[in-house]
Amino acid sequence: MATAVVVAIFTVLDQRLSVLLIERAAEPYGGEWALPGGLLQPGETLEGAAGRKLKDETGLSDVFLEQLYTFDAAGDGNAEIVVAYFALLPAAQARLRRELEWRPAWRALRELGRLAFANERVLDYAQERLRSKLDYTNVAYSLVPVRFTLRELQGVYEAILEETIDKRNFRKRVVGLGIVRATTETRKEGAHRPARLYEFTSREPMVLF
Amino acid sequence: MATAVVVAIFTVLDQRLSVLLIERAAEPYGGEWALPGGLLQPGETLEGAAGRKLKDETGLSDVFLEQLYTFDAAGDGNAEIVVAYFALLPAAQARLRRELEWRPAWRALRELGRLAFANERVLDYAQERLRSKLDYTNVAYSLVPVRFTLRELQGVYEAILEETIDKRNFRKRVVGLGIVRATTETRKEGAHRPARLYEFTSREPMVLF
DNA sequence: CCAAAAGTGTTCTGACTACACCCATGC
DNA sequence: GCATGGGTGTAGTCAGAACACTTTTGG
Repeated sequence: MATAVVVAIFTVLDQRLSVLLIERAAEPYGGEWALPGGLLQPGETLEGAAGRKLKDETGLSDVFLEQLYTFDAAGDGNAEIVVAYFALLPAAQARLRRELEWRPAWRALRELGRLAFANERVLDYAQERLRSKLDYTNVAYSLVPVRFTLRELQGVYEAILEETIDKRNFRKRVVGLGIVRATTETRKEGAHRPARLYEFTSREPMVLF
Repeated sequence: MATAVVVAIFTVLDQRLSVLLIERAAEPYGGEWALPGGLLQPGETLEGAAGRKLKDETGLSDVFLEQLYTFDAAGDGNAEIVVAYFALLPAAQARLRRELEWRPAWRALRELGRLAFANERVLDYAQERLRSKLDYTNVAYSLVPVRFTLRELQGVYEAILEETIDKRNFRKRVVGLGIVRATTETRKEGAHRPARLYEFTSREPMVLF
């Protein structure tokens, strides 16, 4: 009996909270969609194993990664328990290593069918956690590029919370409470007025108020 | 390599947040203090194992029990990882089964020395979690009897948060926001005016606001 | 000149803080 | 009659919610 580690890797693509899934090659659940994961190797830490999986799929290693919950293994004869992590990345870094045989792909969370290993348990839990952390921490920094417009940031909040937010109140809160700060730069986009660029005052995880 | 489960069992005794510790009989760490725990048995669920440990020490099974965090095992050659749970009980149920060879005892959290297996990691994490849950959930119901005076409840909050609270504001919040409700009963205690008894409007875990 | 998104301020409400005095009881 | 703890109300502040119009730009 061994310990499995799985990682739910999220990004906001096209105004939708999306998660990285792979199409399983081997049995059990061959051909079905699942979260990337595998067995904890001897001598490896849990966070190390989760980071390794993350790097396998995306090539990235310096992103937000946090332990989520530990589940009893369901339906997998190999593992006894499953330690789930979740990771967040900005859409711009959401490139996949498509050369891999298990074909990682981004799938909008709202449009998922059934997954292998009852991985829905993990995703439900992760979405809940992400929503609440959005409210009382600055995690959102890990979902946007270093410089961004307030509208982009608001889009990320709206996609995750699945509700619309008042522009003025959003700006007031996020700037007024010191989560982000204005830069002097602007960006022109299409047929619009140039938009001011902002940055997070801190890009370390921190609890607000 | 196996999976260990440990349980941090808390109660508020004598105005101090206290945790149940055992004195280890076997090696490693023989004679040192540790959290109750053991290996996950084949076919057992994580919560099942935690509940079993809880019952072993206290005889109780119907109390608040929640998964806390999963740690890499430190210093134990047997386990690979450690899944920590925490439990809460009212002081009145804080009877120990002293007939056990490993001598469970309540120890105030503020006055602990070093523990076996680096169990401090678990306690720090648990205390943090308990404090924040006190703010935004009704967990406190699991630390007081069904009927209690507001002063008793306030004492529990103060012991855990390690700060004093204004009596009037506390009453306003806890009653006004519907966490507890007054009963018609009162209780006389010593040389004092009789105090009104209260009860929680819900004794299921719930998130406030 | 039109469409599209950026930007901006005020008012109201509800929660939280700080704070001081009277009352019932047992000794 | 006094010591102990129970019980109560008000005023101020601050954060969050609701809400509409003007500006810049490209086509």
